[in-house]
Amino acid sequence: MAVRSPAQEQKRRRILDAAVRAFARKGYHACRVGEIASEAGVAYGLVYHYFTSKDEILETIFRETWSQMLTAIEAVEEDRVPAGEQLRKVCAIVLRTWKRDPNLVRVLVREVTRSPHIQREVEEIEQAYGALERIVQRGQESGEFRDDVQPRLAALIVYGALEEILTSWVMGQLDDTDEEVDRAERAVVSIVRDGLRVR
Amino acid sequence: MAVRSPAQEQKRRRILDAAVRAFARKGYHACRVGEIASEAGVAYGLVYHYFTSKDEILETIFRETWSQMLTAIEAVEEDRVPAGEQLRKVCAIVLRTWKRDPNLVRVLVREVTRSPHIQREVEEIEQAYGALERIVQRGQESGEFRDDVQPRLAALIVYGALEEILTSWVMGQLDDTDEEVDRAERAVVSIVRDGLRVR
Amino acid sequence: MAVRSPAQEQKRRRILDAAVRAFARKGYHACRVGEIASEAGVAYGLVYHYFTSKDEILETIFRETWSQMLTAIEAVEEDRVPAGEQLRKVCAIVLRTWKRDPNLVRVLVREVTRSPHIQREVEEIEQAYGALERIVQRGQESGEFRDDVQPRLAALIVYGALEEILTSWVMGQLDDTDEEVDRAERAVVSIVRDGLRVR
Amino acid sequence: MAVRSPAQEQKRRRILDAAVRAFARKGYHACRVGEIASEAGVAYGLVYHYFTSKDEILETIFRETWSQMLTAIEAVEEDRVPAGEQLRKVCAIVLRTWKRDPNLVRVLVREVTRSPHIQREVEEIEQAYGALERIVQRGQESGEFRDDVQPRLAALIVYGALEEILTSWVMGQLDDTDEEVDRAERAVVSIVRDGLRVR
DNA sequence: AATGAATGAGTTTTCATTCAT
DNA sequence: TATGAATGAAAACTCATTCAT
Repeated sequence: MAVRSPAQEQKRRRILDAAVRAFARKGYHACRVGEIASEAGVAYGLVYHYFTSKDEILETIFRETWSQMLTAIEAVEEDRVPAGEQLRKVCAIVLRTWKRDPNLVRVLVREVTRSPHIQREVEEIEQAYGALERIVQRGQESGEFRDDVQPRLAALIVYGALEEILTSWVMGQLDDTDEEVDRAERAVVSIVRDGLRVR
Repeated sequence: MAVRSPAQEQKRRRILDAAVRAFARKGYHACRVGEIASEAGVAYGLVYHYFTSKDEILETIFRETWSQMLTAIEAVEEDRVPAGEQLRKVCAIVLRTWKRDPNLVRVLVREVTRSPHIQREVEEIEQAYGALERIVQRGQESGEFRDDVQPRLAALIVYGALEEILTSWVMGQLDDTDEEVDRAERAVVSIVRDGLRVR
Repeated sequence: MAVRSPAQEQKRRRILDAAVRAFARKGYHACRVGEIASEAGVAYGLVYHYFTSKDEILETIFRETWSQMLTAIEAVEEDRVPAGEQLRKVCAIVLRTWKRDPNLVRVLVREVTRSPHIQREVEEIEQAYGALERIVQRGQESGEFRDDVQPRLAALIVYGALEEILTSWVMGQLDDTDEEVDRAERAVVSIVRDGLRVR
Repeated sequence: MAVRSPAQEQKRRRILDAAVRAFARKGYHACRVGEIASEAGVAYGLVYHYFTSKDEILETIFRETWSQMLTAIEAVEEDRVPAGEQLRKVCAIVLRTWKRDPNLVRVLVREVTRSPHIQREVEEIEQAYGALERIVQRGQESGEFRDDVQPRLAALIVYGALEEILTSWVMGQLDDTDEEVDRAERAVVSIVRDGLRVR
């Protein structure tokens, strides 16, 4: 399966992209395989030529997206900048993904993060937590961050905040103009970094 | 429907509680109506005597729990304590619910965001956001909180953080001993209130 | 599952009998589950209420029929008659089943050998062989039959002969009037018996 | 189709032989066209270049094998030996085929003899019956065999016996060492012959 | 109120066959 | 001749919901 002609790869992508749109529109469960096929403009059976099941499609979407995001996040760790700045960059990566491909994020947020499939993927999510955890830890070691908060909890809090904002966008409860995206990024970063309290 | 004998009410509860356990165990979609019935120790058909659909059961669980939590959160608003302290109390309410009924939280966390039903419930979730939003706003007005962050975004961030921690407990990725619950509460509150940065 | 109300049992039978007719008409593979249902005059889904799969239906037909035939054959063993006469009775039982329920035999004959399921049922076939084997063996011990032929081979030969005749009837290549059934019985018995009989 | 280069003919054979192995392994229905192709080491589509359908492959296997066996059996008729000896030779031909190509026999026994395809082939099977029938008939005419048994029934009984023994070997319920094959041949022949023979 | 058998529309998946290259 | 991607018509099975008792 590793070896695929460019034409094959292209068609596989087409199906995957169509699935993202279809899942985003109706939700994974409500979305029929036939809709993915017609959205992709291919025959019903071809979906099963490239994927073994509807489930595998969702899983693939998750895995491919996630590993992409992970690469970006782990690149931030390499940056020679203060922990606070690294933290900001991570937030930017996550929130900007929304603007780049809202459908994708919609699927990720709605279907993947809380689904039973995920039990299998936990490891991959774990890596994202790990990266942020290490950033916080280094910030603590360098004296930039207070050290009375477990890095793991800090990581959870940051990701939770980001996910909630994404969800709000997904649900249409919050504006997602460029300006608003900026504002959201600043809000998360400044709250987490500096807190709400006036100094 | 409004008039129910105590015996009826009791059986209804039994079905509802059974549903919470069953949904928690396998997820809403994977859980069959028959499993709810046998978990409750009642006949298959009886489930449909008390509820019009499987959907309605989830909705009921959601609504009843949520309104309970909402009442508790809104009570906090009445408290004549600083905004920071109100914020702490809200966190405590949410996180303590986990210890009281983990299955319930599991269902809420896992199913609510993806369910299309939820769109209808958004209003109720909205109220919870609203409460927290007002707390933040009052904190800003009283000069206790900085005012360069939109209250709505602050509310999102807090709930997101709490939800992520709950999810971690649900997924078994994070300890949930009493001590850990305390620690988590403190982490959320102190980060949100004071930020990570050393002052 | 062992406990079934008479009404249930009756409906189960109805489905089973309908399946025999439907399988006989078109063959197991070509027969659709829907045809069984409508042949039985029940809803599609009810078939699955009583049986877990189309496969299980065939298996059940096979098992139930076979155990019935087995009981009859084993009863012959109890008879205090010469081995040659016991052998005749066994042939009569097998061949008369055709007259009683041709559809049933048609299904048995056509599907049994190819079904992979049957591997599991081999045990039951084995018992039938065993009975005939013991009859031959006792015939040899009593000096009625020659003893230079393995009882197991003799049993195979008898059943093979019977099955081929049944198949011929099924395929319509051989008349199956009462008279012809008699003639076939006599042919098998006299060929096999006189061949085995010590001169 | 009649004109085929040696190279083509060879590839056709390769597919046919692969099909025999594949059908023998999993049964005709459970065997996928792709398995035949990969077993033969050719591309999927090539199977359809040489055969119009999966069905035709089975049919071809049957026809080619059968005509070979038929030729051998009909050659026996020419032999100037007693009917009893001719009968023995026919049994030997059928049973020895097993040793030569068990997979082939497995397919013939499992798929062909009882399948719906066969209706079309009945004529060819008929010829085999015919040959044995004539042998018996001549034996009766020459006074070697008793004449109170219809030759057709005798032929059915012989083939049935042989087929059952083959099936037992296929199912692994009976040893098929060379010695056992000899023994089986002798058992069939002596039971059938001595039974038929005038005393 | 309580039971669980009955219903059947809806879905995924399979796979023989075709066809463009 | 050779390849294997593309097609889409089937078919088994599921399961929420209904309903007779």
